[in-house]
Amino acid sequence: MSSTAEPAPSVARILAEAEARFAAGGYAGTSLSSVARAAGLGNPGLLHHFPSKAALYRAVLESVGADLDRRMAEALEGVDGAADRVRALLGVLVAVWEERPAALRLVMHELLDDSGRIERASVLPLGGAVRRAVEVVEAGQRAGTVIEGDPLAIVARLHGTLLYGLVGTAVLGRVHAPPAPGWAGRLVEEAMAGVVMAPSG
Amino acid sequence: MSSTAEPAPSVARILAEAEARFAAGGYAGTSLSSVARAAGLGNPGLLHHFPSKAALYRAVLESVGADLDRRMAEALEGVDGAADRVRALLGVLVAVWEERPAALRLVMHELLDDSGRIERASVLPLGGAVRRAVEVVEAGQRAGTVIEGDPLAIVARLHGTLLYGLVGTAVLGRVHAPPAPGWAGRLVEEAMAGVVMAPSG
DNA sequence: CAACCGACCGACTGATCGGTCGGTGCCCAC
DNA sequence: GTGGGCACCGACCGATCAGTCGGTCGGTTG
Repeated sequence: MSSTAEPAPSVARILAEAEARFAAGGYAGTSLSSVARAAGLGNPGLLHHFPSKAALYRAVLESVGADLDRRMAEALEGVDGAADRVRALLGVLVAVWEERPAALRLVMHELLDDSGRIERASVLPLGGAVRRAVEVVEAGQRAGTVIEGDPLAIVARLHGTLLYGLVGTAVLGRVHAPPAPGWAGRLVEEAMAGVVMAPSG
Repeated sequence: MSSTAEPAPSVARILAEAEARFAAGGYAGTSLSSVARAAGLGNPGLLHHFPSKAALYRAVLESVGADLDRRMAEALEGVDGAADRVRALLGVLVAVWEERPAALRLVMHELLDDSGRIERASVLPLGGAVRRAVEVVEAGQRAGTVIEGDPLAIVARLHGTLLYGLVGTAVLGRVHAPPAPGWAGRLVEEAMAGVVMAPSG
């Protein structure tokens, strides 16, 4: 009668392996069987837990989105001031990148890939985190701390700048960890430059 | 007896269609036949000009790389000062994005995808443009205008920041053109902030 | 006119893909 | 002990993939 709140071990293994494989090869470049074998199952064993490849992919995206959303909610708690709130959100991305880099590469794949995004997984599973970021940006605009413009586009620039700064450096430079401790923090400030008028450093 | 310097019309059509399809769906997500049909050919017609799918992909990357390299050489001509030279390189990316957005999405796909990069196409076809950028950064470091650190990592940050600022905004925001005329220029300055100590604006 | 050649096609092959089917072992309730 | 349900497997299916084969067509050359 163990608590069934946490997912079954097989499901957790499948999700972890799927995240890694989808992040490395994208959706089309990852076979269902390779994920199944990596998780110690056969093909039908995987499909017993997830009805289809698209459903598995969506579940992975949802797990990433939920993690992002939860971390962002925590990071925003008790933080006042638009600039610091934006900084807190970007800090979440840095933390996720350091602890779970495959998650962010997966998100970049999803954003970059145009083939059948709507019927496959769409941005919807990430909607919570995106919506939260949009709210923070809008509040900053009302306070005059964030530049004017379409909030979603500004979120995209903030996240995109930071994400590619992190992932792009690692990929192009063939390094898989930030080169220096203060490096990620500088990236955050760079991403904010020109977007957020911070009253202080 | 027309000059045979320019590629045959079929080859040019194939390359253009392949660039668009690979940019939208990535390598694994794009079928050879779809490219062939889009170019008005059958499957063997395409393979008559390119020996394999990997060779076609490599040819597309080479065409993008050559275009980048040529534009960068032109943009650097007669430009002195490390800051302005870096700015010129980033300006090339903006120009390419505005005239040939698929090319940059393709590059991002290539950089993001980890599955079999070496035997498929690798970064080598883009090597000319990357090497040129590295040289500019190194010269800037010797002049004290660019921050210290691994030049390749700095190039990755510069390019990555700008690329994702451009592409990410368009994709996530579902806009396919820069929202405002000055927008791309601001992105260039943002990408340079923290990396290049510009003596002037 | 004949020989030739590059460009291209219809039809096919072997491999791999996502997904289905019937069955098997196992734990738990009764 | 027995019935039922969950987790999973081996075998298989249709579809799609990259790539091959033999042949066709139009233009050029001699």
